[in-house]
Amino acid sequence: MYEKYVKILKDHSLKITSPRLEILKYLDEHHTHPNVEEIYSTLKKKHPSLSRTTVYNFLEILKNNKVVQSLTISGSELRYDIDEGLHHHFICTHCGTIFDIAISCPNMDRTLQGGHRVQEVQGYFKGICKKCLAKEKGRSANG
Amino acid sequence: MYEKYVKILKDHSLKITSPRLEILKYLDEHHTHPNVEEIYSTLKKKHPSLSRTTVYNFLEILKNNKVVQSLTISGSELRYDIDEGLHHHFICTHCGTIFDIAISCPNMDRTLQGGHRVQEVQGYFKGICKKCLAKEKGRSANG
DNA sequence: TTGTCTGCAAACGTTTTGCACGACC
DNA sequence: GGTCGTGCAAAACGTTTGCAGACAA
Repeated sequence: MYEKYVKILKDHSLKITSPRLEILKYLDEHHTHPNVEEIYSTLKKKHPSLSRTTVYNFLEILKNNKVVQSLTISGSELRYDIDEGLHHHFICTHCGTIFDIAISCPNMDRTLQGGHRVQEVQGYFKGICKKCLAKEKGRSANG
Repeated sequence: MYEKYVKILKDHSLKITSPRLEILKYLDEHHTHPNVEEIYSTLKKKHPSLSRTTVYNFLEILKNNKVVQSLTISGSELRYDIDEGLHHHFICTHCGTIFDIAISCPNMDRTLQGGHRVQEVQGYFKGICKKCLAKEKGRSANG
């Protein structure tokens, strides 16, 4: 059941501990760009000894190992995402959901921009998502 | 001297007060993506009665009126920028400077992405800036 | 056994809130 | 006189730090 996560840890020469396996499992099963609080409070129910510090520490380690990316798209807190290569993010200002956006933009992929060496690219889109658009339409048609 | 800033306030039906004029002047004269603390501590010297709350409040108002944009590119705090249309941002991970990046990306300008209605786009680039690259080259050549 | 991970509590930096005072229409 | 802006202090929020004990290798 946890072999997959054990493998990720081994592949990066990281120690195998139970909180780490749980956090990896959570990230793997919830591609919803969770923040620390969401991960912590969900796992805390099953594993009452878990601490926020551990979540923070381990996410930082995962980031350094390019297993996850971090996002600052919504408000003040960091959100995390299993790293699946270059993609951008859309946040709905109505419902708060964050969607992945797969677009290629030749100008954005360049490793030089204005003479600066680019190592990381993030595109953030904000607006109203498909679902909320549909709901809005429904409301204005009915009322 | 302040006519320009009086005009901005009038154009948006905002009350004209001295802290507001000072904050607008600061933003106009410092296109360095300042955070609240930078604006506050600089203006505080000349206007000791100024409070952080006023800076926060007024920046929020300016944001709602599309006079400034906010950025979350560097660390935890918000940075502000006179709104000059669509452009992206590059932050140097060495020296922390934030540069404007003017690129056009046809795929990013679309107002629909995956069925979602896009109202705002921000591109964040991270890496090493021109200046730091030059310094690095200098060091490795000399040492 | 050694070094690292964990978990708690306290500290930290940024932002928000509650409230009283004052300026302006 | 009522509305709105200001400024102070306190609170809230997300995150980081210091440390003692527990655990993986």
